[in-house]
Amino acid sequence: MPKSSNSDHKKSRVSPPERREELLAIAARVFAAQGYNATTVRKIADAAGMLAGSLYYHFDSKESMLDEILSGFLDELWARYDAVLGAGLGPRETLEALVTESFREIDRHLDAVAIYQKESRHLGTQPHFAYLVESQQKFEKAWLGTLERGVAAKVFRPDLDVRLTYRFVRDTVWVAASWYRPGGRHSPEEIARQYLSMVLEGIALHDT
Amino acid sequence: MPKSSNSDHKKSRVSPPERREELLAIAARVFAAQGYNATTVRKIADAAGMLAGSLYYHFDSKESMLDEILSGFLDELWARYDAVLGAGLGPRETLEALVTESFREIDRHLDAVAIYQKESRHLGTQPHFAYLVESQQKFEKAWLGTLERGVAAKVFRPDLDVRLTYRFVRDTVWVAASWYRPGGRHSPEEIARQYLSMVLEGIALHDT
DNA sequence: CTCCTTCCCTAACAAGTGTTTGGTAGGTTA
DNA sequence: TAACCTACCAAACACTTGTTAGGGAAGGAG
Repeated sequence: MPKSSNSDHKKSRVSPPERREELLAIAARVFAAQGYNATTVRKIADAAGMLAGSLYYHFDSKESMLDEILSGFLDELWARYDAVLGAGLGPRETLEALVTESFREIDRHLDAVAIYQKESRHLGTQPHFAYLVESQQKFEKAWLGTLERGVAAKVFRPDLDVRLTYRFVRDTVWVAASWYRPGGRHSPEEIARQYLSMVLEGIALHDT
Repeated sequence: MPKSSNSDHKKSRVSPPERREELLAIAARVFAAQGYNATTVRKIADAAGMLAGSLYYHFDSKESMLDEILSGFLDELWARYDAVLGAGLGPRETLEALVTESFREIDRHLDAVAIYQKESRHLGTQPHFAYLVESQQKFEKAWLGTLERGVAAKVFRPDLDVRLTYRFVRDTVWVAASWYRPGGRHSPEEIARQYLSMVLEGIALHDT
């Protein structure tokens, strides 16, 4: 029997999924805390209670760990985004749903989001991480489309630069990963509500 | 005459200021593009058209370059912030002025801001960069104070978590450094105007 | 001309990097 | 018991890292 007939095209699964996930979570925590480049495989191994070389029983390389963390995060994110985008909601409801899903994703995959935030820009130049750029373009398309639909439907202000608004909304959501801590005072849904209230209604007090 | 009587407590100025600034700007560009840890001194030297060792005629270490870039940026930022905070403006005008000054600072010190954004968190743990943490605390105090003043004066909404609002406003401003390019379509002041409009009035269309 | 300073180069250093190779304790299967 | 597989260790590998020491070309000062 030649090799394994596992046709998985990117991951050479060499150990049971449970242990992999465990080690990936540990690696993600260290990557997020120290930055990818500043993280040595020995630090990851320390955090996992083993020696550096032993990691290579489970993974091909340090980069493949990062790859698996990021692509796993993006896969799950897009599954939820696609569900929202395909639900036939109005522009405002779409925006609200996207923001809420984003905060939920931050809650679930905090480390991965933090890593994505810090490293995606200069990783995108590397050909192996081209999917980061693709994802970002798809991202922009989804948000920009929603905003433009909203302007056309007269639910969003027409006097704002749409591209600027897109970056504004996108950033306000995702930078939350830099300070958000799961299990804190606010649930992801509560934070999403307040963020949406600020973004949609503004923080100024109006006499209405 | 013993050494130079220059009582500068942190920088051992060993070369004329002009050349230093030039090299620091180059280093900042590379740091911002690739990340501090991923940037080798040889890459900086390449960009400057010299060899790695030659950098050490001008600077004590790679870390001292980063230090000089960040502290120079923060010094200038706080000079302008302090001017705004001491001007006796109302809360809304203070917020507008702070945001505008922030975008101007992004325009002038783009690379330094980008580096600060990416590295300040895990640099803050290092004792040598304790001033980053101090600055961030001073930062929070200034913004939180302004927001609370505004709520008390009934110019900002009272139903929002102030700390959440602070992070919201802070982040929306500074992450702009990740996409802003000087000399583009929008001036810093124009971007500040639109950001303030979004933050204060919201992006939803109201029938007023 | 000589002396000295400025600014860079050449060449190397030790420490740390990701990764590989071979081994091995312990459990499962036959 | 014997063969085998899993998950790790021990030790080294080639390479890159930040940094240093000594030298030398260019140019101004005396």
